[in-house]
Amino acid sequence: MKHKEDYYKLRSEIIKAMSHPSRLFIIEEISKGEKCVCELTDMIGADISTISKHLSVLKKAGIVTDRKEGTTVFYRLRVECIMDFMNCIDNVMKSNAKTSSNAARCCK
Amino acid sequence: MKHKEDYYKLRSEIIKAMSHPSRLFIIEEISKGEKCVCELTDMIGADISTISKHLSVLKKAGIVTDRKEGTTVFYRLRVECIMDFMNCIDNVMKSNAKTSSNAARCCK
DNA sequence: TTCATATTTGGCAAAATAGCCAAATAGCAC
DNA sequence: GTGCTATTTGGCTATTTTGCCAAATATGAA
Repeated sequence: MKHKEDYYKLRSEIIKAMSHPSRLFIIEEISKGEKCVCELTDMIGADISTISKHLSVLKKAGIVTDRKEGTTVFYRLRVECIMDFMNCIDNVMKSNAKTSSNAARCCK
Repeated sequence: MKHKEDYYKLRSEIIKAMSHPSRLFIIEEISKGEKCVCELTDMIGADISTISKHLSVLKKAGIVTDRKEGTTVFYRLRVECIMDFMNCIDNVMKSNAKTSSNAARCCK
């Protein structure tokens, strides 16, 4: 590691921001078009403060950005490649499904 | 969410497995060619049990797979697209660097 | 100004994660 | 069998993350 330590730290912070079911849902939803906090809250069904905090995690990581219209805040993706990213994750999942041993261990 | 809940949970488990600096380092290293636990341990400089646990997290998620040769265990990537994935993360980082406000908030 | 709505922030308790040490396991040589 | 090396597992504490509630903030309408 050594000199590259910070680099891996930064990378991992961005990835960590995506590693939550609700935040993945948010990423997928806003990839289709910007959504406000209340819309996402309705869809996910958690407390609005929880959703707001998830959004701030994504924003801090640079994954989403926001836009205010009156009292409503709309969020949208900031970097497009994020969705290709998800295709790769799905490849891992498909691969896990094929390998029953991994599927059993990982996808319980 | 509702019916797709499990899907996001599975995805997030795979992504979470990658969201650690040492595990990212491991992924990058073994993408160049398989490495044994002891080699990775030397490179990272943590306890060998810590590295072993990181590897088991990656294995459980289906990101890496292993091969035993005598007492030595070699790990390698299981799905190739993982490295393209990292290019996207780097795009987010570049984007963060450009936007000073985000850079300040995210990359302290 | 007050009121109402949308969102964020602070604080807390519960749950999950990380990393170390020690002990267990596996494989090979003798 | 014993001894040696490589790796994994168990257990423990410290740290981080999560999600709720309550309070604060922001904006617009009356």
